[in-house]
Amino acid sequence: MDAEAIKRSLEGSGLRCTPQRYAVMAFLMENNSHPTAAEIFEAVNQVDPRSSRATTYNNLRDLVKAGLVREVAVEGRAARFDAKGMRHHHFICDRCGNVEDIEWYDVPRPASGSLDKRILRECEVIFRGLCAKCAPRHASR
Amino acid sequence: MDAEAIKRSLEGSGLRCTPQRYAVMAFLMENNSHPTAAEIFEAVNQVDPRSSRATTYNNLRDLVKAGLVREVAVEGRAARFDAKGMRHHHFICDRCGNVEDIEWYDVPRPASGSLDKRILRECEVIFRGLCAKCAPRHASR
DNA sequence: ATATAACATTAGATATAGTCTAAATTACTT
DNA sequence: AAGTAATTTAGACTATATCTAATGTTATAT
Ligand SMILES: [Mn+2]
Ligand SMILES: [Mn+2]
Ligand SMILES: [Zn+2]
Ligand SMILES: [Zn+2]
Repeated sequence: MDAEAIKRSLEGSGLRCTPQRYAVMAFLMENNSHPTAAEIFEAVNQVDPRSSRATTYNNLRDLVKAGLVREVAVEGRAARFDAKGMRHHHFICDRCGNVEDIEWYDVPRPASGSLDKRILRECEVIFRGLCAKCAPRHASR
Repeated sequence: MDAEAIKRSLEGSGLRCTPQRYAVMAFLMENNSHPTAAEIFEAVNQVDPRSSRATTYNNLRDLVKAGLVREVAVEGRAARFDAKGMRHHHFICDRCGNVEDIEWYDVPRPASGSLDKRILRECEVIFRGLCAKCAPRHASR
């Protein structure tokens, strides 16, 4: 995706296209590795302009609030982030905590009775188990 | 559930039934409110014997490892815990972060191609939106 | 029963993740 | 160009969780 498209998507969400914010968004769009805030901070500071830690966190929060970025909470580890491109589910490794994309498919909604007075926004599936890297080690333990 | 049953389930997992560990397990079994570690710590210290903060965390970790307790990570908030009784899914409120149980139903597995070399242990669904308490406030905003 | 080893608890220090503050700067509007 | 609201920043601060190492407890072996 080109720079103009990123700029437009930021502005379409009412966010100014600052160099720091652009860098976060661009990094997430070219990396489907679900980096942590610390990793993103480090990555965007490899190149000018520099971005402070607070700004990295601020921008991640703004981007999540704007719906451009998704935050994935992982038990006992730092949150991870990805740009919301195509819809997809996530696989989280029991052992290393890595988050990986799984092709999207529709999830049957719960019976409306069990939702009660709640307002449902989305159903996401979290797959758990061992990632391709950890699966072999497990077998030989 | 009675005390003996808790004792047996702990010992069945190779864990000694200490007063502190028992207190954590018993509290989780009679509370389906998905408390945080801090809330559990406070609750088990309302009654003797007292349990330290480190012990509460240690025991929660042991119980999760033993498969008796589930840890639920919530974006931007402290982890929450529940005793693994009947299988169920979770609803997480966008606004207040509360975790609520949703009746279990089977989730279709992903195409085996998209799982690749991963070993799948479970598929859980996370429902998101507004809980019954937060839904009205949202409408009138 | 006693010794021994394994398991568990504890207070407090430490680590990690993330937020807040308030001053300076920047991006957009007119 | 000037005005203004959004953004950035360093570093202090908070929240959450883990670690350390000394002490206490329970289980097993003799
Ligand atoms: Mn993803
Ligand atoms: Mn639950
Ligand atoms: Zn892994
Ligand atoms: Zn709520």
